[in-house]
Amino acid sequence: MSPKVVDKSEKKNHILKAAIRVFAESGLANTKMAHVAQAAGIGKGTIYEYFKSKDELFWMAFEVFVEEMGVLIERKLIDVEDPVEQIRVYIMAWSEMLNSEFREFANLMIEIWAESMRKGQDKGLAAMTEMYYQYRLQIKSILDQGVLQKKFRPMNTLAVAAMIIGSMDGLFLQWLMDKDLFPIEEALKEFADIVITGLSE
Amino acid sequence: MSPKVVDKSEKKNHILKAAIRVFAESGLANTKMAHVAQAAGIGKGTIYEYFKSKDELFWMAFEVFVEEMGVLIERKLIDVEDPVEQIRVYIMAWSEMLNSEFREFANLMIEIWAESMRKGQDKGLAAMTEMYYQYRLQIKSILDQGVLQKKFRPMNTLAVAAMIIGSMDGLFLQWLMDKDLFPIEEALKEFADIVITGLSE
Amino acid sequence: MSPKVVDKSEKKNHILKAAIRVFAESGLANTKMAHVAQAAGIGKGTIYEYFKSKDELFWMAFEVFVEEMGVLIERKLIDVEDPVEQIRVYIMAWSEMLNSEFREFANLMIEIWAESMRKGQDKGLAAMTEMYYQYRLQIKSILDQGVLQKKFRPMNTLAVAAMIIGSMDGLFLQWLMDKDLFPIEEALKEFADIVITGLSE
Amino acid sequence: MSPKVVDKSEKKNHILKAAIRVFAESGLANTKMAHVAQAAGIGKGTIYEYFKSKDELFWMAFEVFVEEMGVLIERKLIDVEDPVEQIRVYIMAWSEMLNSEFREFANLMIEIWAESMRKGQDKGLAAMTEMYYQYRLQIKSILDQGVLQKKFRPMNTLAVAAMIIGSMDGLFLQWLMDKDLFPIEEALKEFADIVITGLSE
DNA sequence: TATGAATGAGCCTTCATTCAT
DNA sequence: TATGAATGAAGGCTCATTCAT
Repeated sequence: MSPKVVDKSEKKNHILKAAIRVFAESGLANTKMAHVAQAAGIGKGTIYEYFKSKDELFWMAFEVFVEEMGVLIERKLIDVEDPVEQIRVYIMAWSEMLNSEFREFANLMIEIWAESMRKGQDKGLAAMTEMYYQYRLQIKSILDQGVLQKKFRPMNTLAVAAMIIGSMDGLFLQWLMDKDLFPIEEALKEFADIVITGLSE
Repeated sequence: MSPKVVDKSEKKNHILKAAIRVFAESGLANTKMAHVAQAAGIGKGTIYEYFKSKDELFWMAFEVFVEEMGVLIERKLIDVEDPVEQIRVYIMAWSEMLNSEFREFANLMIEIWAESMRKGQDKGLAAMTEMYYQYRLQIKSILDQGVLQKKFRPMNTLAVAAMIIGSMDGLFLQWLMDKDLFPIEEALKEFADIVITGLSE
Repeated sequence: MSPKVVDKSEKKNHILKAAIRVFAESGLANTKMAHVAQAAGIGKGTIYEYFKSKDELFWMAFEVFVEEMGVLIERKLIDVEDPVEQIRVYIMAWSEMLNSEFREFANLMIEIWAESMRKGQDKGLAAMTEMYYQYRLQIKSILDQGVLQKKFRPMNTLAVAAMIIGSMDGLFLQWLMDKDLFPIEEALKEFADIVITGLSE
Repeated sequence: MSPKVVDKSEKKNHILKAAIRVFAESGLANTKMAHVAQAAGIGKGTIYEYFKSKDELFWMAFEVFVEEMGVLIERKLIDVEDPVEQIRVYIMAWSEMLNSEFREFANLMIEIWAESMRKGQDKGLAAMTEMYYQYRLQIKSILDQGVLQKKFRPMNTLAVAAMIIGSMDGLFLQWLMDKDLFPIEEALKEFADIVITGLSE
């Protein structure tokens, strides 16, 4: 009776999921739209019904990625009160990521980094900055709380927040390069210890 | 009778320097050989007199980059004895890089990361792993010394070394994204303090 | 819902026809894909929807050429019984070719010869040898019949078959070089007479 | 005392000899000037001291080839009086070629054929026509003599001459394609028999 | 004269995007 | 709405030719 009803939003999401997988595997420049279409089980042209261009697809994939990461981390923090413990939980949330479906997103993240750094890629840089900005704010607010409670020594909390974020990323990448070198979970635990010790009053 | 004489090694190096600049700016896939040629002030075809392909050029550029970084760091470490101080010097050497001609290499490094992570890119991954392997060993040996001298607490020195390297990279990238957010030198100093405090007996 | 429907086989054939024309005119190395595309009235990229490479296009064009030649000759032989007459018909079938749409194939044949002879061009050589092998067998079987019926003298029928094929080709090429020198049909008639007289008991 | 004296003509010939070898092996379009230079044991640029272009080199190589073939055939004919026997000798001279240093020229001949046929290649066509014109005239004059002496039946001697030339070429090519198929010398003998029988009064 | 380093026009091929169905 | 056939701009690479030495 009614015409075929397709949940546009759902389908869009379906394509994005496929795109994330393919972008993660091949990078932006090396990913072919045909490959994304195949991965999504649809025709090439259909992608363009939902996304204006390859570029838009890429950055929307990125947004989905960031969002899902955010949700995962938020869930972890909800039940924790102590700032010191929150820092530890925050750091350990990354460990969770590595043992989940997020693992495949890792390469996407690197790709996004690379893409973001390119001169003239304001869109990418903005998206990237936006993502880290949020993460940084989260951590900064934890640190501020800790300093207030005299659990952490006074510091440039924004810079330290950036440092923590960056360090986790970098550590993660080290592990990605050679997974047998060290166990990532333990390394993150160690990292958390060092940071907490190093920041404590 | 005698043909035009050219210092092939010198010219090769000249092209590599230009290539590094261009690759850093545009990435591997987005860099055009014509652009590299223009940056080097030579003709397109000339590049192929010195390099078999765009790919070879890219990875040779990487090698030059690693080598020059290594030399710079080595120089810094020569006069320092104390392991604790060596760690600090090592970390600060990165700061030096950022205020030198190496600054332009930063994006190249990200690009190489992205390229290295791609599945099936064994060559890239190998080169990348090799680079970090060396850096890691340097730091590990410093840490081992420090543990031996009871200046650092016992730890998985290899994992911590990887962590330090990764953290520096990550911190650096945070700064690259938004240079106004915090002063990188101070952040590195702070990072060195945290690490040293966190690792101390 | 349903995509544009195209008879892929038909279009492939259309491209092949154009390719034969262009290859015949310019040879393999001198033919530009853009020119083939233009001759077929399509875009450059479209050729690659149907053929993997210029090379594949060339050899498939060859196959079409051989096939069409074979059909034409077969038709001529069907109604003839006498081996002597069959030889004459076979030879004259070439004459037919020259006054038909096949005329344009002539240069393609030369091109294929040249391409086939190249060292290391096994594919070409194989295709070429295969083509002549079939023609040779046809003629050999006619000659064998004739010898059996005591209409031809005993001989190495395979060698003579090769000779007849080769001679026709060669005569044809002589004519191609300078069409005003002699009428090809009469020359072929004369050739047929000489061969038949020369082979008769 | 005197400056280095180089026999320009000699060196030119040296380059031509090398060029013939390389062209024969790879064809015109696939032959690289660098390869010719290497085969001649000289530098790339030096070729241009003696030849204006690749094209000129190719056609001059062709001329040398024709010339040497002519000399070889002339030598054979000198001592023969009978036209019938001259035809046989002429045909058998080809056999000689196949067992001499000329063997490598065979592919060059095919290449020249292909090149000559191309539309708009007037230079090539002219050179080719010129070559065959001479051969044809030689044979025609033998045939005319034979007809005059009532040893051959009346015929269009020019057309038959072209036919003989073409047939030998074609037969030769058949053999080149598959040397094990039949012995070329015997096939040429057989061909001579057929022709002589077919042409006889 | 001899050389080969340098060059850039030219071409095959890829692939994001369009659009007829 | 969904499709994939068609397209042509773009880019890596080759190689005949030039020219400084």
